[in-house]
Amino acid sequence: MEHGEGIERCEYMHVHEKIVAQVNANMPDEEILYDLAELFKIFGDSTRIKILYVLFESEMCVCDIAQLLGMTQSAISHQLRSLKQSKLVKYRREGKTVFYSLADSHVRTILDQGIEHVME
Amino acid sequence: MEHGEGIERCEYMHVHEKIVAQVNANMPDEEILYDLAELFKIFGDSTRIKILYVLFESEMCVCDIAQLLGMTQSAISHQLRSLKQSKLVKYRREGKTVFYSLADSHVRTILDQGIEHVME
DNA sequence: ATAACAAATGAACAATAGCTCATATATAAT
DNA sequence: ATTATATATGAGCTATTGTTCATTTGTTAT
Repeated sequence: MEHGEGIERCEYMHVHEKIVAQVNANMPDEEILYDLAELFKIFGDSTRIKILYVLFESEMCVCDIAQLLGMTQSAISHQLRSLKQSKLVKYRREGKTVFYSLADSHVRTILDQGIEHVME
Repeated sequence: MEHGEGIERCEYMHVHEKIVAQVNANMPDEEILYDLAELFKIFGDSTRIKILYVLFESEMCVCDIAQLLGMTQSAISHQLRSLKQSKLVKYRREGKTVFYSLADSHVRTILDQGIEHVME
């Protein structure tokens, strides 16, 4: 599927074709863009953001997270599943209990930048 | 609405109460969390991410963006509206044409961190 | 004023997401 | 084996979201 085919057009492109070439050169592959959007979707829910903030302080089991956030075990478990799939959290089992923790330092940077933006 | 009330509980909290205090101290306000989630929702769509990548190269009018991405003017305009509301892009009018550009340097940092994460 | 073009907008529709409820799985203790 | 506890999961419901289509608004030229 080529760009700009079968689509209504303006009279002419305002932007210089050199810019067009740069855009095409620097645009990440479709697959990366898809993964990137999927990643940010994970950050796009305040329950999951809360879970991440909780885990900034300490690794924690599902039930403790649920109590801290005042939500059901099921809801938290479902969200941890998403976070796990995105490799934002990791877990270890200890008997009946599963402890979750942050998998990655990007989480902090991404949330911090987000906070900076919304605080402006 | 207080945390942990009316919600099923585990037998006991595994985590130390000192940690609980830290969580409560460092958790951003509900309003900030809401705004933060709204912001990341904007990044959670590949069309909008593409628009941002386009604008990394140059300011550009709606129609040029639409052609570059092979999408309709309407779809792009709707997405630019979201981006505008989140203060991620700004615009200037020049005759019939409206030129959009990035509003903020956080956009780059956030996307770069996201790319780093998904590339790992 | 009228025609033409660029952009914005509202309604409608399909697809997706988050929560609840019920249930299943995993582990430990009796 | 049975019971109890912690976690995971699937189905169902409601709410939200991205696109298309039709239309409107804003600006310029005739």
